[in-house]
Amino acid sequence: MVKMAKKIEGGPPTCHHHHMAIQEINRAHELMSQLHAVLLQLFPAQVGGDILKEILTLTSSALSGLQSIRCESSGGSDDDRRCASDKRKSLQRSDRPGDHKRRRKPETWSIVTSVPYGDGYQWRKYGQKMINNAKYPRSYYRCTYREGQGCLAKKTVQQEDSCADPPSFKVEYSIQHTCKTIDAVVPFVMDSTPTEALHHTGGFSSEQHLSLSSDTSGNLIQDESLWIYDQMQECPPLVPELLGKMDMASSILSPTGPWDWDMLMGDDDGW
DNA sequence: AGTATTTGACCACA
DNA sequence: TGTGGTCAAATACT
Repeated sequence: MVKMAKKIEGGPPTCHHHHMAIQEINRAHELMSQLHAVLLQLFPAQVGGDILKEILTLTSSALSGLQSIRCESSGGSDDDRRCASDKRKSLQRSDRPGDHKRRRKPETWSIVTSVPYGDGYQWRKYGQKMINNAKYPRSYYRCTYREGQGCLAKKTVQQEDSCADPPSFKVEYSIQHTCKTIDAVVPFVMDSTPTEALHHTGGFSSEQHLSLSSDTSGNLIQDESLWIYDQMQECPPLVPELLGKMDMASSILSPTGPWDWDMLMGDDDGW
């Protein structure tokens, strides 16, 4: 935590440092989530829950702050170059007179995560496409409340080519949510799988990964995302069908869906 | 029946 | 002309 504060206050961060800071906070968040899971198992009653909750909130907040910082560096690492390239592309495409509205590239921000689903919003998939030089297809999502609330938020999810264990996905968001469907959700991890990363992106989105999920009537089921995780252990990892499963899990986990925190956490706040 | 996903076609851009 | 993003009809799911 101290380390992360230093990273933030140390002048304009390079993309590399920026990325590293986010990763480290993610790791811290992940470990705390695991600790919370362990505590829940050992002491179903509330033990240190408030403290953990506060820590998780703080890390989420720190991530939000980091994500809101634009990468400015053109340094030497791949990440640096990628950030610089993205920015260049963004500048080239923006403010082009006569550019079709539909093609105008809005500001985007991206994360790399092993859990591309369940970021606290409800998404509807509207397309999938094979991308050049990529092993896996890119999926296109827009906010479910596009019609109802005119929310234009979008994201794309693409599994990275590397045979990581579990696989990592690049999730690129564009256009902030304007829908009013959730408040900030403090995400946490219920199982002890080591690879869930949490990224707050710009302070309005969060990754969630829960081994517990629920069916459409709100009953908790426990094996779906575990099954997904099991599938993720294999390489080559995810087929589109599996991504579909993960999308389903995302919907299930959505705060606007049947998810019932009270049921999960008990009668009191459960932390 | 209503809703979500899939997938081929279309469009804009480089 | 190739590529990436989106549309929309068909299909699957609940």
